[in-house]
Amino acid sequence: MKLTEKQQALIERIGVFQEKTGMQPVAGRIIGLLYVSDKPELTFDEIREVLGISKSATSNALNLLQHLNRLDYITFSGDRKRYFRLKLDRWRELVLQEIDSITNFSDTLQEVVAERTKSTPEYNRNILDVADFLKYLHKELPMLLQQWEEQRK
Amino acid sequence: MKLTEKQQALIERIGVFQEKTGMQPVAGRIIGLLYVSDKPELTFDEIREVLGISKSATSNALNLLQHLNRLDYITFSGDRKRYFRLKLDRWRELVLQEIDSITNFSDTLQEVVAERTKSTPEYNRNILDVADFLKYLHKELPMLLQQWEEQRK
DNA sequence: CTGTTAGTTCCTAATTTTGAGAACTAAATA
DNA sequence: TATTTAGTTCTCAAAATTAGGAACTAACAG
Repeated sequence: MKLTEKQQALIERIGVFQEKTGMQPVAGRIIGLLYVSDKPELTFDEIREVLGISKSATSNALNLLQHLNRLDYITFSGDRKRYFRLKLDRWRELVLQEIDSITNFSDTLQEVVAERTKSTPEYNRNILDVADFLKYLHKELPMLLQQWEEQRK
Repeated sequence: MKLTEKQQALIERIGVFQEKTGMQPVAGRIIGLLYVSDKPELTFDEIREVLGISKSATSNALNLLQHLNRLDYITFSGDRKRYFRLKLDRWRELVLQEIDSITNFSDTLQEVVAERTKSTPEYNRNILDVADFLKYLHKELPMLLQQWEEQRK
């Protein structure tokens, strides 16, 4: 499999974006590759070769991405290879999952305020506002998703 | 300034959370400290001492946080010290800023689809859906903030 | 039962990140 | 002018992350 300059550049950009959100470099590039590649399902060796990385790096990154719910693979009988693909059809779940983890922070903030001196009411109010908005976001996001589904038509 | 066990634990939790979003460890702990500390404004040396970190680490982290729009300082005439504080009253801007950067990814995804083969329409549709939802989120978030302001009362 | 293939694991080296310490600067004070 | 203070910058070492290579495993193929 060969990639155009443009495709390689896009993979790099996606990779760097993913890195900034805390993803390991190789894992970020694998995500980029699967976005860009004409075949949306690639084998272990195709990924390894086209990105020029070792088997261990490939194996570790693929397993990480599966744990993070970003990847999947399909198989075909009579073919021992796994065909890895992004779980793109399930991106809605991923969005909700992402908000969940942000919302956990909200609980910590409430604990913080419970622990804080009462002599800084304005400051405490600001913290509670952040916490409350995160909870609101968490509650409203599914509805926003629904609204989006409708206006999309 | 002395911290209780509970306060220290909260600082650590906030620090770790921040680290997971890509923040440097010391910077994450400074954020934690400023959330938890009874005094919401702390001097360079108070921060350095209570976290047990070096001047260079303190200086670098404080500057980083200011660039990221998370921190601020106030001064008092006749006192050369800076009093650092979280820009908590401006958290709304930070939320919008955060979404901006996610939305940039949306543009990349549209470029990806422009570059992709037309022979995988379902896959391409999924990518465009993600891109479009990110744009929708970007557009709707200010309104969501407004709605939250109202129902908060 | 031997060989091959697909992928994993272990060990290690290279790279990157992080933060300490000391030297430094600029402003205020004595 | 000399000194102190508040914070910065530079250099370097420790620690963590990342990824390569080789040995390994499990499943199937001949």
